[in-house]
Amino acid sequence: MKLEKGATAKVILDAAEALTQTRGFNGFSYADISEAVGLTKASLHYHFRTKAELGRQLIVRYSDTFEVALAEIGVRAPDAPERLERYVSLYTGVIAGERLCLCGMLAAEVTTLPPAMGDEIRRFFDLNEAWLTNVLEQGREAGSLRYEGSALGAARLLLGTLEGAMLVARSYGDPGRFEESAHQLLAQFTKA
Amino acid sequence: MKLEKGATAKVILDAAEALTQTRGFNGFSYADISEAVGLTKASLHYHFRTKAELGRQLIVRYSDTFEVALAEIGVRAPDAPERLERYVSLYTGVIAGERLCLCGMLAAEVTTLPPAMGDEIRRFFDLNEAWLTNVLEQGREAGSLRYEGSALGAARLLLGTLEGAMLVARSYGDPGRFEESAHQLLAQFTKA
DNA sequence: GTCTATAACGAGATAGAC
DNA sequence: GTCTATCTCGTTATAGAC
Repeated sequence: MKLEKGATAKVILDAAEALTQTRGFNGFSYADISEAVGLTKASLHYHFRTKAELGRQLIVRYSDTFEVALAEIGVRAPDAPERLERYVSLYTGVIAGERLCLCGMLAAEVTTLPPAMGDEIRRFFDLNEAWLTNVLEQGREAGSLRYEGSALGAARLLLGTLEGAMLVARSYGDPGRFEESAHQLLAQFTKA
Repeated sequence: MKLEKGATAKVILDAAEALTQTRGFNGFSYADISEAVGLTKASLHYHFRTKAELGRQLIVRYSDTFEVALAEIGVRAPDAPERLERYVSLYTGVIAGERLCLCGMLAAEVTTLPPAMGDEIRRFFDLNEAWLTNVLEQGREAGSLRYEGSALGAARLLLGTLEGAMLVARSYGDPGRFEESAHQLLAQFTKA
């Protein structure tokens, strides 16, 4: 049961998403969104009663979009190595915009966020881990990927590395650092 | 030229450090420190005129302490693999306290922080990278470590992975996730 | 050094007109 | 749906007594 999102709600979410990914959820206010979209603070409250609710919907939309992108990769990329390559490129796009992964950013602030947001953050990570685990298992069976230990463990290593590499790279304003680390790790999985 | 730090200043820094590592720099106020240390907000301003200055000194002290710990590892641990193991254990202690690395947390908020804090955050990362690069070079020369590419690249991969693994692990309240990822990566460097 | 008191501002949120 | 106006509270920071 999904409510229809008005065009205005979408514009507000876009602005809030950009602000969250660059400044953090505690680093912006309704006044900042107001300035970005050209509506008064009061009008924003009509669309999102509370900031907590806005935050929760932010993550839900982000996860949904990500899920679609992952399915798309499954369709377009034939083998596991290329799927991983394209997975990394999803994050390359994020860091190129001087943003962090929405949920990576929120994970840093999680102790100060409403519990409902924490639940959605973990759902996002779960989604990523499940997809990666699946790809890693396929790759190992097909002989195109090599790694020690469980596929789940490797998936978590991959996800953690991408989140952390973005975090550090952005503090230098240098997306190249992210790509270097990401590909060095990927190389570990694909080398003969 | 180093100013002597009074005992009260140290207590304040301890409280502020804990708050920053758990809630983020934008996630606490002088009122929170006040409650933790039993001084009024006004008294805190006597020791640290502004929150920006408190934040800067927080990072400087953290880096200094870390530098001492790294030197200690150099003295106690004979070979590169054991030095890496002990390096990881520094972070294990952090995540065990349900905290993040101070500079990992601050890196997420960097766009909202005073520029002086951003400079100190990068100095911390530089310090880590330089130490790791050195250990990785030693290990490769001694034949106790194996990795592709430059030692600096491997150092950055290691640092990024640790920061990210902490970030994700803490959002599940599960330090075990951090240790799994850290050791899986270390294993890549030490395996025959 | 620590306190009380307060200034000056920004935050999230609501009431009610249009 | 969007606005103006306002409320209440929390924030950083300062003045001045003790």
